[in-house]
Amino acid sequence: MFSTRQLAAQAGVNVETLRFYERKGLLPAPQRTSGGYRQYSENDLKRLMFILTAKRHGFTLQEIKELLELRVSSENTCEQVQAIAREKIKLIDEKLRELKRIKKALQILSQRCQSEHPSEECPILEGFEQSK
Amino acid sequence: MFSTRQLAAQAGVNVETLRFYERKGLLPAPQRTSGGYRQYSENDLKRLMFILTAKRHGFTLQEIKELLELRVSSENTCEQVQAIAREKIKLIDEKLRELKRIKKALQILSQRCQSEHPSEECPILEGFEQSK
DNA sequence: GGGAACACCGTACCATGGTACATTGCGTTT
DNA sequence: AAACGCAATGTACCATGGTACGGTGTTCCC
Repeated sequence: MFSTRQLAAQAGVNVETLRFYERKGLLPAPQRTSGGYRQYSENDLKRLMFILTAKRHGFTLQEIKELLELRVSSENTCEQVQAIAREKIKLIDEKLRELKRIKKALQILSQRCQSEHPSEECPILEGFEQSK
Repeated sequence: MFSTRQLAAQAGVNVETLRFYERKGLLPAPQRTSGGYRQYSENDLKRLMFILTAKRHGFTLQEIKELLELRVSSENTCEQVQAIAREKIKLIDEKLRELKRIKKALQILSQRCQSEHPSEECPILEGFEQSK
C-alpha cells in the first residue's frame, strides 16, 4: 500500500496528477484510511505505469481509458472485446509502420552525412516519400 | 503551386493551421503573389505531410521542428547532425519497443477472450509487465 | 465597377493534460 | 494541546496545439 506521495514518487509524476487521473476515471478511486487518506495498491501502480507508457507515444487519455476499460463484463461480450482489441492493434500497427518510416528517413540522413562533404546541404526532407 | 486553401485541403488540415505552423517556424514563410497571397510548393506539401505523420505518434511540434532543422549548415557539421539523428533514432526505437509491448498485451487479452468463458473477468492489465 | 469568393491579419477562444495555490483536516511527536 | 508535516479539496492558472472571428484587402467575372 502506498500513500499518494509514495505512488507519485514511484511513478515519477506529480501528486496532483494522480488526483487528476482519478477525476478523469483513469485511476479508480482508491480505498481510503479512516482519516480519508488515499491508499494505493500494487495494481494501481501497474495501471499508472501503463498509462504513462501509452501516453508517451501519443495515445490520448481518452484512448488510454478505453484500453483500460477493455474487459469482459455483463455489458461486453468476449466478441465485442475482441473486436475492440483488434481495432486497437490495427491502430498500433499503423503507428509502428509510420515510426519505422521516420526512422528510415533519419538513417538515410545519417548515411548521407557520412559520405558527403561537411558543408554540403543534406535536408532531412529528401529522405521522405509521400506519407499516408 | 497551391493556395493556402489548396494546400490545406491536400493535407486535410484547417487553413488556420498552416498560418499557425508558419508562425511556429514549422513551415517556412512561403512566397507571396503580388497581392500578398501565399504560394506553396510541392516541397511545402511534403514537409507538411511529414509534420502530420510525426505528430500522429507523439512527437511535439518542437521536436518536429528540430527534426526538420537537422541539416548540415555552417553552424552544424556533419558529425553534429549525425549525433542528433542517432539520438532521435534511439528515441524512436524506444517508442517502437513500447508500442510492441502494448500490442502484445492486447493480443494476450484477445487470446484469453477466445479461450475463456464470456462472463469471465479478463482485465487488460493482467497482460502487462512492469514498464520502464 | 460591383459583388462573390477567397486571402490576409490580429486577437480571442477552445480542449487537453496537467500544475499550483489556499484552505481545511489528519496524525504523530513532544 | 500545540505544532509540524503531509493529505484532501476546490479553484485558478498554465502550455501546447490548434480554431474561430471580425475587419479589411484582392481577384475575378459579369
